[in-house]
Amino acid sequence: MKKSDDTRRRILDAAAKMFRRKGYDTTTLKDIGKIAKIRGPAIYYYFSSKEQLLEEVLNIGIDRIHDTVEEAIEELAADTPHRERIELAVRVHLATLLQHSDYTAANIINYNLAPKKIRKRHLIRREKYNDCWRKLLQEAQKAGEIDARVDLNLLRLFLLSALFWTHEWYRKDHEPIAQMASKISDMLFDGVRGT
Amino acid sequence: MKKSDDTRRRILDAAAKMFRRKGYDTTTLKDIGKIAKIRGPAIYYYFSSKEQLLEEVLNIGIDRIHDTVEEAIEELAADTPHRERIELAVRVHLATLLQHSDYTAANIINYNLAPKKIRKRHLIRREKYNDCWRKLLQEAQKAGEIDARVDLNLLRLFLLSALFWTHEWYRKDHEPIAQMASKISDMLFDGVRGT
DNA sequence: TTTTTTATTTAACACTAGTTAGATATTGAA
DNA sequence: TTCAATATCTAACTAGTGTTAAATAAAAAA
Repeated sequence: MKKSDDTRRRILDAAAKMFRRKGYDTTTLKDIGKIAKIRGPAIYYYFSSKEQLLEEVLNIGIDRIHDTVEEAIEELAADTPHRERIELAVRVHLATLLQHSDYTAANIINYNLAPKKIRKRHLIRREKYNDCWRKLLQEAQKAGEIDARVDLNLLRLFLLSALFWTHEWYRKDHEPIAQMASKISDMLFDGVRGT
Repeated sequence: MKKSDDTRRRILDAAAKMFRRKGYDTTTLKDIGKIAKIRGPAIYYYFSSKEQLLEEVLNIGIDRIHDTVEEAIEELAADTPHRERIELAVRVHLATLLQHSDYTAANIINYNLAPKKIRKRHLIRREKYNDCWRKLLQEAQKAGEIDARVDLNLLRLFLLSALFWTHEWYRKDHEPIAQMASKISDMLFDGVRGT
């Protein structure tokens, strides 16, 4: 029972890594097995199909970034300025996506090409994460830290799009993530306009 | 010779449409043939492999958005403010990606999962399009319309990321693209900060 | 130790999809 | 109309992959 759980985890980790690197379709169960130190068909002892494996990877990917971001924010003092909250959310989001979670990166890469059934079931989770950001921005606007005229829906979509897409161009040798997050937050709040 | 060119184009169009909808791997040559009104193997009269077909679709995808954006900007009067130039670029970029070009959307969806060889050859084109934006932003900064302290590299990556990712969430029933572009440009230049 | 349950392996199946070969039709020129 | 080039089709090949079945090894329970 212990050993078994460990193998299951190894398979998931391997799948996340491969799905991130090569995508779901071109990744073979043999590939996954190789990393998990197991033969391909043994995967069926733990998962009923390749698709189910994908679904679990996708779910973990969103849950992980969602939990991490939400926990980070909740740890802040109640009177923390909203601008600071948002900058923190940006930083934690980027750190998770770019450094800590193959699952989250695999999610981004594979979600829109995943089978419709899976996408539909998965949507609930994505919406929950979106709600987390909706709340963040709404409270900031209510407090007057975001201008009342700003279209929050567009702002959220715009910001999250940019954040998710970073995995396309971010490389390990880029500037530190905390610094990136700070610059992004400044651009967003203060604008880039010259004097 | 005339008929032949037409078929070739039909195949490319069909491939772009399917690659956009289902992704490269899950799209079959039969699928493409069906839309192009031709049987699968006939494709080999025009293309040497499925991969070559992908490569052409990717290339057209970038060339099209690049040409469209560049032409739109060049048509502006020489004394047009840079903020206006950038807003136009945003608008044209979005219109091409979301409304006019299956090729461009197919490019975004399939590029990072494409075979390494293809990605490598394709990179030149992507860089050229990036250069177009680099120039746009640099000139704006030189003219003082973008603050001198702004990290242009990050700004460009951030902005293009957000623009490319729109195809993930934009639906036909969203607000008009010109309006979106205007809001995005305003947020970016003026910031979202409250008074 | 023996026996049963859990875990993993090897072998085989079924099916799909890219590709090739050869036959056939269509078109354009002589 | 006839002949050659162009264009497209059908049939077949090959290779790979998700999946299942049956055999075997490892671990746990008796």
